[in-house]
Amino acid sequence: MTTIRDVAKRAGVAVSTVSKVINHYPNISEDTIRRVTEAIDELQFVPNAIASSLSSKQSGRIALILNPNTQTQAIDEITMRYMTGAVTRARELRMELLPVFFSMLEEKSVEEVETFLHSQGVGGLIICGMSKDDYVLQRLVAREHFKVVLVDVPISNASTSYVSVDQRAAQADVARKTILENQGPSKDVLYISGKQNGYVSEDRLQGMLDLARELEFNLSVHSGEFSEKKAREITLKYGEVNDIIVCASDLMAIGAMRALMDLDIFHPVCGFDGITLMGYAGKQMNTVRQNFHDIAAEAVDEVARLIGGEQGRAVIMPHELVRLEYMDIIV
Amino acid sequence: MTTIRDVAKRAGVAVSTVSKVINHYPNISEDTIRRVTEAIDELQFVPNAIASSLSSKQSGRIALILNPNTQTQAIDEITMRYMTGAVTRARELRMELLPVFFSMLEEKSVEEVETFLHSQGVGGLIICGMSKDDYVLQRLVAREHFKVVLVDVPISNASTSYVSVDQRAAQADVARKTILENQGPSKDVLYISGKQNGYVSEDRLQGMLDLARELEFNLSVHSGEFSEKKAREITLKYGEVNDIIVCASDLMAIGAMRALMDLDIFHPVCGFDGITLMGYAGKQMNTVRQNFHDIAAEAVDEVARLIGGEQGRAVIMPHELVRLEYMDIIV
DNA sequence: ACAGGTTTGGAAACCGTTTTCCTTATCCTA
DNA sequence: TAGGATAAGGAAAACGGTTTCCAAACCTGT
Repeated sequence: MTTIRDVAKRAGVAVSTVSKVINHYPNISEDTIRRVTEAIDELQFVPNAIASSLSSKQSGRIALILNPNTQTQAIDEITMRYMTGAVTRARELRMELLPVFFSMLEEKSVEEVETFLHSQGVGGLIICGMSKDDYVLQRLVAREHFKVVLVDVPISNASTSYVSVDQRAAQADVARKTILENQGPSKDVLYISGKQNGYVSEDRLQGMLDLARELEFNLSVHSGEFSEKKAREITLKYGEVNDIIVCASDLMAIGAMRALMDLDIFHPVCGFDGITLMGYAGKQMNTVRQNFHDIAAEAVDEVARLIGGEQGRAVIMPHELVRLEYMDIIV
Repeated sequence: MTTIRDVAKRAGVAVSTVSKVINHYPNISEDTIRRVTEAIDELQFVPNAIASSLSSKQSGRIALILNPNTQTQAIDEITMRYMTGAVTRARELRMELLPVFFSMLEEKSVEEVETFLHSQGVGGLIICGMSKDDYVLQRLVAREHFKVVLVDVPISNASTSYVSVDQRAAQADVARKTILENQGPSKDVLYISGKQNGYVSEDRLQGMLDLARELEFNLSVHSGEFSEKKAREITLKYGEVNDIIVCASDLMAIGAMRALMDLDIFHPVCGFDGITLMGYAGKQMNTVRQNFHDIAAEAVDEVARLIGGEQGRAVIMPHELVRLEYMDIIV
C-alpha cells in the first residue's frame, strides 16, 4: 500500500506538505502543488480514509435509520427510495452511509446500537419512518450525542432538523381535486386516516378538516392505521353510505378500492404517497406523490450542514398530484 | 472521550494489557482480566473502531452492491430483502455494511468506486442482481483486490464464492406442480423466459426443458426479458393457443395473468420469486419463494469466511413452493 | 538450589494521516 | 537598509488502538 510518505519522498517534500496539498490548504505554491499532484498520480496514491478519520476526528459517517415493516411491500418501495436517495447523495458528498434498521433498536438494544455507532465515529443520524413519541427516537434526539435529521417528524432544535412535505396542504390538495372532479350530488366523504399518534396522520387529518370547512361536505373519519386490511374492512362497512373515499395512504386506498369492487360500487377513491403499487389497484386513482428519493437526499445535505456547525431547521419539500393506473406503471 | 490509556491507568496495568483483555488474548490471568473489565465498566469505555482498524489493518467493512431497477417495485421488495438480511447479519458479526448501487458503477465510474471502497478499507464485496457478463462484475472479480461473494452468478475460485438457489430444479418444481394440478387435456405450455444472457434465466430455462422431457408436453419459449409489459404482450399473442403459462419471474406472471383476464381466458399461470406483489395479480398463483433475506445473510457469512482466509465455494440455498393470493398477503 | 521452560505483563514501535507550531525566505514600507 | 509582515514548507506530536518482543516471575524436576 502506498502512503503519503511515499508520495512525499517522490515529490521531494515533507509529508505535511502532501497532506496540505490533498486537503487544499492555502499557502502552498503552484509549483509544489504540481509536483505533489504528479507524484500522487504516478504512484496511484489513494489516501487512507481510516487514518484520516482517526487523525482528523472527522469520520464523515452517518447512519440512516429505517423502519422497514417487512410485512408490506408498499413500505419496501418507500424505504428503497429513501435508501437510494440517501446513499447516492452521501456518495456525492463523499460520506459513508450506514444503514440501521429499526428492528435492531428495540428497547433493550438501542443503547448497544448507540455505542456501536459511536465507536464507528458516526456523528450524524437520519431517522425515517418513526412516530414522534417513539422511545428510540426520543432517546436518540435527547442525548445530544448525534446531529439528527428527522424525516416527517417535526422536531427541530440546535442540533436537530427535520424534512417533510406539507402533509396538511397535500392531503387537502389531493382530496379537493378528487372531489371537484366528481361533483355530482356527492357530499358525503369518508376519510380513512392513519395511526392515531403519528404526526403525519394528524397533519393529514387536519388537512381534511380544513377542506371539509372549505367545501362544506360531510366528513366521517375512521382510523385505518395505515393498514390495507383495516381500510378494506372500513370500506366494506361504510363505503356504501358515502360518495367518495379519501385515504391517508396509497396502501389503504388500494384496500378501499378492492373492497368497493367486491361490493360492486364505483365511488372515487384517492390515496397518498404515490407508490407504484397504486397501479395494481384496479382503477385509476389520484394520489400525492412524495419524492422520497429527494427527501432523503435533502436529509443527507441537512445532516452535513448540522455537522458543519449550522443550526437545525425545518425543510419543507414540494409534493405533486398524480394519477396512477396499471398501464402507466408497468415496464 | 475515554481511551484505552485511561482504562490502563485505572486498572493499574499497561495499555497493551488492556488491549489484550479486550481482544481475548491468551496468557492473561483471571485477576488481571477482572481488574481491567471493571475499569472498562466504570469508565464506560468503548474502543474506537477507527483506531482499531488503522492499527490492525482489519476494518471489518464490506460493501453490498445492489442493482435496484428503480422502475419496478417488484425489484424493490427483493432488494430490500437483500438489504435487511445483509445488514442484520453484518451487525451480528459486528461488521459494517456499505450499500453501493449499481447506478454509481456505470463504466466510467467503477474505477472511482473501487478506489473509494479501497480507501475505506473495504475488503469484501457482495454483489447482487447482475448478470454474469456484466463489465462491472467482471472487473470486480478479476482484480483480486476484494474477496467477493456473488448472488445468483455461478463463479467461484480462491477468493470468490457464490450463493444461489437451485434455479433449474426450482423452475421444474413449480411448473410440475402447476401442470399436475391442472391435468385435463392441457399439453401445450408457454414458457416466458428471462433475459437472454442472464445465468438464472438460462438455468431456469434448462429446468423447463428438463420438465418438458419428463412430462412430455409441448413447450414454446418466448423471452419476456423479466419485463411485465413484455410478458403481457407475449401472452396477448400466444396465450390463447396454449393451456398453461409458466413465467420465469413473478412480475412477468402478473403481466401474463392480467393479459389473460383482459382476454377472458383462465389458464393457470405460475411465477418465480415469491414476492408480495403476486397477491395483487387477481388470482391465486403458484410460485417458488426464494428467501432473499437468508440468501443475503448467508452471503455475509460467506464473505466473512473468505476474509478469514478460507477458499471460495458454492452455497446452494433451499427454495419453497408457495401459492399467493390477495387475501393472504394483505396486512 | 539451579537450569530450563512457561506464564504473565510491560515498553515501545507502528498504523497513515492531520495539525500545530516553527523556521526560513521573500516582500513591503518607512 | 533595517524592520516587520507575510508566504511557503518542514519537524514532530498527536489520534487511539495493536502487536511484537523482551523481561520478570513463576513453576518444574533433579
